[in-house]
Amino acid sequence: MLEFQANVFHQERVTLFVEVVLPLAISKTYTYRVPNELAEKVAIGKRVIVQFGKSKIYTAIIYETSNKAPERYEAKYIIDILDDVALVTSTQLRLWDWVKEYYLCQLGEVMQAALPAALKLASETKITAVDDMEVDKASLNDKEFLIIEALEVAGELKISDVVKLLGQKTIFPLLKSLLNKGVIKVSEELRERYKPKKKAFILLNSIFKIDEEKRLLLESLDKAPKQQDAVLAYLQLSKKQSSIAKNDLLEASGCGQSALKSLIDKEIFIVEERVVSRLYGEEVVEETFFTLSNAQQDALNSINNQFLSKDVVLLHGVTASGKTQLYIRLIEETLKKNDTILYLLPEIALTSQIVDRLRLHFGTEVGVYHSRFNDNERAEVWHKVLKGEIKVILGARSAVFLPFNKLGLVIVDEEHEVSFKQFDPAPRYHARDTAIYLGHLHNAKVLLGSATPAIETYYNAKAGKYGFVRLSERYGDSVLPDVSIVSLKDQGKNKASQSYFSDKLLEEIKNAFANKEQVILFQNRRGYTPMLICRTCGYTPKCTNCDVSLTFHKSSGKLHCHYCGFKEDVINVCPACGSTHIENKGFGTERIEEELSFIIPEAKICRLDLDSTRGKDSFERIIADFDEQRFNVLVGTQMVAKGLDFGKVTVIGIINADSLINYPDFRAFERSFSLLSQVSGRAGRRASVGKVIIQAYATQHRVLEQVVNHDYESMFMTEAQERKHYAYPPFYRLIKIDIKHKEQQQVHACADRLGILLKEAFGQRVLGPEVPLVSRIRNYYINTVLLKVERDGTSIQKVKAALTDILVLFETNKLNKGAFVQVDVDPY
DNA sequence: AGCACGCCGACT
DNA sequence: GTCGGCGTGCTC
Repeated sequence: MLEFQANVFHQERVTLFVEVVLPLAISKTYTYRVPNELAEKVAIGKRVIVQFGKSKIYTAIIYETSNKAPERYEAKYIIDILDDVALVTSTQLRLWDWVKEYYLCQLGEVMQAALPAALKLASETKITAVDDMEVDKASLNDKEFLIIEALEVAGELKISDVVKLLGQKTIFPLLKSLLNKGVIKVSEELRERYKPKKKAFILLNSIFKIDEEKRLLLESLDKAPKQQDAVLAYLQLSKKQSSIAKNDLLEASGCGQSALKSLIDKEIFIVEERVVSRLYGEEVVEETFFTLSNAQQDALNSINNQFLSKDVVLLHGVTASGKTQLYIRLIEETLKKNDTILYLLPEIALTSQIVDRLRLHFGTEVGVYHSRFNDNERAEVWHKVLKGEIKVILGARSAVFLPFNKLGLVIVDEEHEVSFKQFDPAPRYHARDTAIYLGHLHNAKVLLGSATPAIETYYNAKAGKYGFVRLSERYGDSVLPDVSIVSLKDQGKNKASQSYFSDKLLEEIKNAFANKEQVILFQNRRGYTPMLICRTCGYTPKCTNCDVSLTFHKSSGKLHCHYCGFKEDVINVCPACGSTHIENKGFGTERIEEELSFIIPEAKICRLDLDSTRGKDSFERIIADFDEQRFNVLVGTQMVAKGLDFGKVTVIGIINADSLINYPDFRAFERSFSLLSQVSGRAGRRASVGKVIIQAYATQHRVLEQVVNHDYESMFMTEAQERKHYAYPPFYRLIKIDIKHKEQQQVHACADRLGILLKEAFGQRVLGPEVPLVSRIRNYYINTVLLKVERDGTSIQKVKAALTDILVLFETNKLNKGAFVQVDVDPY
């Protein structure tokens, strides 16, 4: 009977509920009730505003809808629906799900990574004074009085303002008391952070249409020469362009704001605020044409052929083989089908060089998306991709999360690049692998390109999982550089002061300099010296927050921690023993730069590393300056290796290859080979033969030999053998689990407890826990457990599910309080 | 991620 | 004795 009544009631008006994703690291979605007046607007993928917890307001994404009210609690109402059209497509939500499952993270974390910040609303608690202030001010204490006074002046205050005003952190009880006394109101104010960019344009009043009228106007301004100039400049400019920006006019006329203002006041000029795109500086340049070489044409045909049977194809093309031209052809073909193209590049390779090249061919259909863009620009690209206004997206890692409609082709260039893997924060996703899944969701083809493919990728291609195309010929006349190894052992013994440059390298640098050719020097360490050491007692300055020695940066005169950013004044006297014998141990890019400037004082040297590229456009500027030959030598970290195309570089020097090879990681050899090959590939890209000098102590090392012979295949074979033997990818999957704690004792205890749980479930697959190379970062002690999961038989899904359960178990154990765990699937 | 509720030390 | 510090737990 009761049930029957309930049914009738529901038939009359079905209350709608929505499951929403909140941008927080929470494992659940949350259920909200939809007010009837908003029911019509509900759709999956739209943004809603919801209150979560006592006072916080968030932008959430509708993940699911339902008609059933939750049983255990009363759902809150959603406050509003922000979008008329879904901002996130259902395909994207499926991708989010996959990322969450595969990389063992929370949906909210994926949402955070995927949505540009400008599309999330920021909630800011504000307090305002109650209008009818008939408050008995005597009832207020000093602090309360201070707040009220400030409110009378400012009108409204943010929580942070009040904190500043009173100089204390805990202000909530105070605000509560004021609220109770009825003196203030608290409101959550939301603001949309995305603001279209506006620019002021100047128009001549339409009453001055014909030449005669314009002439009279100019005459009338005889007594105001500046204004006359402005009008003249306007008339000049209007011959060439249809619209004239205020700033352009100011510049062209040479007159000031005041002259312009008078003209505007007189209504001779009219100002118009227009919304302009942030994305395109200028109009498009005309198209250029090129023809593919025979080798390129063969490769292109082969790629298209393989795409008939395979979804993913690896293009293994040596450096400077003209892969980009192939990409351009493939993009053209895909555009003809009216499909969208995603072109992924490592952040660092996304220079204006490559952007310009694509713009040249595809004009305004090209959108660029990477972290050097500000939020508003990213939001703009998002909207344009959603509406299908951009057909070619050139982007870094996070571009895989854009709202593609009809994706036809994904290109992952420099596929082996480590930076495609996000490390911190979660989701710790690999853009290449995510792109492959994205391609799968869209039935799109995926092309992976590299001169030195990742072992995993090459293995997959060899195993027939991916298609495989090789392009082994360099484009045009350029030939592979001549690589030679120089021993550092014989160097410096007979010299008073040890130099970082072997005689051979110095000779080549000097030759290049004399011939007006350029040189790139590679040293994988920034700063001046990575370590100071007291010759008397062996003391080494260390970071107070991390377990690493501090690097001396001469440019700042300080010791830096490269893990947490800690800085300290450089020491001249040992704080441990008082000795003044402080030795600089090792050398970074700064020191190489300085040393070389002593040897060849007339050479102009620039440096490209994290430190020299801090400023907004400094990266682009250094690249451009070097390209335009304002410098002879470029000294840099691995930044110099990435896809930069300099015509005049003939000599490349690797200052010390041992530091790469000896890095304690199972990928060290693979990475060394890639890096050394990539850096070498910068030499002699146009016509002339480049020379590459690799300096090392372990000159006999097989990796160096493979680099000299440009023998990727051999590197792959030896590496694959090792990996198989020691149970590493591609034969096994890795899951790295970090346990962190502020107390050293605790981290071990907690890690041991987790280790036991894991071993119970996974037995031999568990390695550790062990203390990593850097045992403490930002005051957290770290222990690491590695999970090796075989690729056959046991499904990785089962392992991940079991792991998730174990982590819940671990976290709910009171003994493990204060510890937190980070999971990294497929660590890099 | 916040923010509230709950338990211990520095003060009136 | 209280005020106020921060340490865990929940948020639809």
